[in-house]
Amino acid sequence: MDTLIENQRVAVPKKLEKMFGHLDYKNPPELCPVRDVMSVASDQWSILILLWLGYYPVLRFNKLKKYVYGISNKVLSQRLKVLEADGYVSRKVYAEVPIRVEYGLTDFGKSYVKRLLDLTEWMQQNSPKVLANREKYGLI
Amino acid sequence: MDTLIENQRVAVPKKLEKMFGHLDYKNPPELCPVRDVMSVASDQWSILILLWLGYYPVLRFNKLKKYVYGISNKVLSQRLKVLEADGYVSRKVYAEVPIRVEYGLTDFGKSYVKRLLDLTEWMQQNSPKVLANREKYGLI
DNA sequence: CATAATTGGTTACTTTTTGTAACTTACTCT
DNA sequence: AGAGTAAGTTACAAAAAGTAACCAATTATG
Repeated sequence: MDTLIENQRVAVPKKLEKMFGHLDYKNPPELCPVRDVMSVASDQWSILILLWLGYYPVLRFNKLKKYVYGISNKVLSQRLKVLEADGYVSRKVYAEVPIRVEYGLTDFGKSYVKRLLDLTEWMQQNSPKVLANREKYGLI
Repeated sequence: MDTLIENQRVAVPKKLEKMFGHLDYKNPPELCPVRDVMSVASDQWSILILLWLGYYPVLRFNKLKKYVYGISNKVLSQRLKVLEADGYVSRKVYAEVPIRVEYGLTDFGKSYVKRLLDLTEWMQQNSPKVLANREKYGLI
């Protein structure tokens, strides 16, 4: 695939081809499904929610809120809806009193969380380097 | 490690132990370096910038802006500064006229981009499922 | 018996972050 | 002379996120 950039034809790598197929600047970014999916799946709060649901089979709203330290009701509620709509998270309501709502991962969600754990493992190992870099940079 | 949640001791998995060591709600989230690192490294625009720099050895500001479709000068500039401070990106200025500034990945940045490519590969393969889920959800 | 607490959120309002578009400086090309 | 280029910056508008109060129903506490 070639893409028109600044009136020059530029080769796009196979791996990125589908990912950034909208590269031609006549196409709007909405045409790139990966960016669309990514905007939900690699959101800061979404990642934390998914990781915790990956460890505990089910979690209720208020418990999840305590694990995902610092999240507000509003954002937690909103992210859970979107994660459910995208197929990562399941939501079960029990008609008890007071009401009980259990959140968990779907199989699809579990397969994604595997990848997330790889990523966070890297971050865990490398965060000292980043913090050291940041400090060095600040001194210059 | 145990962590105090709702006055109950809850076991925290080894893998998440360091990652969410601030879980005790008396500690502020700033004490978790992984969340700190993640807030830069898994930011939407940062990911796109890093992926493109992963493919092209060097890119200049305006070219990068065309690849990272939809990004504004302001955000591109800001993200590049942060990515540089955290050690992912190198910035070289050539005192030509007009000025030339080349951005590239550091070795550290390259090691991270490998992980990012795994993640985006998953998204590339699974985005149809997500979009299908989303549509189904909308109909219910 | 009244008050407080619990559940899973929602709502109105404020603050922070983004997006938009114009502008900069110093030179080159037409 | 006027437009174009480079790599950004800046002021202002729009969108997203944080804050805190509130909901209804019921149970536990004093």
